[in-house]
Amino acid sequence: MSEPDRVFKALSDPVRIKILQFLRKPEGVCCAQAGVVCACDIESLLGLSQATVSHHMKLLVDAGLVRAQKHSRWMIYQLDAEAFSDAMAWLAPFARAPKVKQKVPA
Amino acid sequence: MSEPDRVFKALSDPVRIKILQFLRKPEGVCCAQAGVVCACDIESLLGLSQATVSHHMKLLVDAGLVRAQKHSRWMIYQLDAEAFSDAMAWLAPFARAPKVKQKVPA
DNA sequence: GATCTAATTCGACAATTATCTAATTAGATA
DNA sequence: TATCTAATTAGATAATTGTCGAATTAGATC
Repeated sequence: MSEPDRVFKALSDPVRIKILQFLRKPEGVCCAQAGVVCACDIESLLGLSQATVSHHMKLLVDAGLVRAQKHSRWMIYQLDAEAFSDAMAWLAPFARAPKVKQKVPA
Repeated sequence: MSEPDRVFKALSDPVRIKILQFLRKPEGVCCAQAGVVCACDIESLLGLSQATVSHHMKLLVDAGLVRAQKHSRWMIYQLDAEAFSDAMAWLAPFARAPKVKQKVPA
């Protein structure tokens, strides 16, 4: 992950968090199957305009968190697990930071 | 992690990424020792104003990524490893997303 | 108490971002 | 070809965010 802030920025919006959770577990939509979802599903899920969904999806794709594939009229989206692994790997050293209990000397 | 986007928002700025990396490995500063750093160290590291550093530190502390402790005139900052672990745990299910190779049927 | 220093708060401003509507592009089908 | 649909692009606007200088607060020392 060359620019961690870009990936985390993509994760920093509640709408995009909802989109990712939906991509992971799409439920009760027309064409969703096996983690495969089109933009129109997300529109109806979130009640946002086409343009807004397109904007968020572009951010997620640019950050590498989602892969997009045009299929006929539809854009098919799926999670890219590797990008999430990379983000975890970036965080790992911080999760191992030693607990400094000592008060600082005067 | 109740609101993932808040933690990721704190991670979504290059200045704050630098601050976190510095907190993890403070180098060549006056009072830095054993992962213990004051705001003035960060000011001189990044060449930002007191007010701007204070703003960023508040965000990091509010997100739980950094703990702050006032000691005499100085504010002492250290990483909170647990918050990073929590973020990793949140990402983990996405990192296990199955690779869907199949093309979508027409 | 006066003064010095570290940090926060306040108020302003520029840049970025999320959202919308309208227009456009791309693909499928009548 | 005309038309319908899914998605993107363009342009506008409101909200958020990053930054600064100035003023304020809190703690230490003269």
